Amino acid sequence: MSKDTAAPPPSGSPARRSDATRAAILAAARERFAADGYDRATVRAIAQDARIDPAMVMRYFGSKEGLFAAAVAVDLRLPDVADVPVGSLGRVLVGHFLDLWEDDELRGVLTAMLRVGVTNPAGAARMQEIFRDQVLPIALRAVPDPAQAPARAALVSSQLLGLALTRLVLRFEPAVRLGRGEIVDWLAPTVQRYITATEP
Amino acid sequence: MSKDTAAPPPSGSPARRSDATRAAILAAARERFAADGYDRATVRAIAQDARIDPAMVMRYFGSKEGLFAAAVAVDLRLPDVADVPVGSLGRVLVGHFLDLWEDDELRGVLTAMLRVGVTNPAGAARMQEIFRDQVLPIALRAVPDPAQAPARAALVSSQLLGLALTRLVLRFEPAVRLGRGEIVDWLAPTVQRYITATEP
DNA sequence: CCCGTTGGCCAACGCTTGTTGACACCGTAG
DNA sequence: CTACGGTGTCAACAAGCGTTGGCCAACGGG
Repeated sequence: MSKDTAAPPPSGSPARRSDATRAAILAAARERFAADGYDRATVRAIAQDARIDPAMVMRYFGSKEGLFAAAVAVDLRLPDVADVPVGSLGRVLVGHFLDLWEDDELRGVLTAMLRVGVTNPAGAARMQEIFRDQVLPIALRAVPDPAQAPARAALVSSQLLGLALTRLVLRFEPAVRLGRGEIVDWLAPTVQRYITATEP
Repeated sequence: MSKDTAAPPPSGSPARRSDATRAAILAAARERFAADGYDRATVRAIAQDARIDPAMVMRYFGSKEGLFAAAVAVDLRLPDVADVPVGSLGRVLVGHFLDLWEDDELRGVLTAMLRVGVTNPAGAARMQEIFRDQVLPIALRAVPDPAQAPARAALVSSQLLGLALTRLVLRFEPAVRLGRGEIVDWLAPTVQRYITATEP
């Protein structure tokens, strides 16, 4: 039906009154998807959180899938590693990953993708996209042998996503307790090794 | 059919004719839960896979939640680490974890718990149980300072579950490609360090 | 042979879901 | 004042869900 979902008003268009509603729906959707996963986050509940009618969700985003796509369409803003000393890559990457989930919105997106990516094909596809388009390129610049970049990037992702999983989603208590400094101290050497070690 | 997982009839009770049906339902349930997660794995679909009526599921397991509980009630059979040389703990633990998902049934249970634990409270609770009752005790025996055992066990879990996540659930291609030997070579030093390093 | 027990099917219930189309409000332009 | 496009509500839909209770078919000990 309406294909206007993914088109943000370009510069110059007046701030429509409905932009606030759109934003409210998106915020509510991210929270619900992050808390409940795709299936249990109902359109009705999201609409209630945003204090509007469920029909508005369909008007603005076409369908529940469209809403999810819009809710997780954010740039991770991964840092450029070109000017990072090779020896500091571990600390920098782990630190940046932790920064991600200190931003309320990005943590919501990350948690939502973790929760949804695990049960919903579209969610899993979106995570593969992010891995391919945003994580792999970084590895390609940092890793000694480019042919090894995919494997090394996958290993790094497994550790970082594993931490997000145990901490944000499964809420293993000792994982939740860990402070930022401890996490960096423990994980940075691991990530560093996955990226730069000449052999396992 | 496969081995009856949950509660083998104790000595003396005759092999009932319905035990086969029970087992078929459990096997189908594990497959569906592993493939689709809790909500999308419908009782009707499971019943169809097992070639019985949905009502049978309720007769045997009381409810969908009861079915799930029965489907994931298995012992991980983690090895006793008392007689493992401290220096080999990394390789042994990673190797055993990989063994887990080479057994068809256990891989099903693991994948099901990952998929369900992420959206379903009961699933998350079950994973916390396993962590507390089966993983933590191992750490307590292997770690230098017992006070650090929970944190170290959580770190180990984050790496192992992260690998399972990227490989079995999200199916990041480079992660899927990794061979068993490569995984052990890369992950064992990480796990070893999380357990025995005196400081990060 | 009879009849209670066991294993199984069927049709239906009450409920929630995503989605839709008709209708009401509002502010501005003509 | 009227007309109208942008906002928003309401009631209803069909589909799918977990769950229930009644009925049927085979079996096996008396």
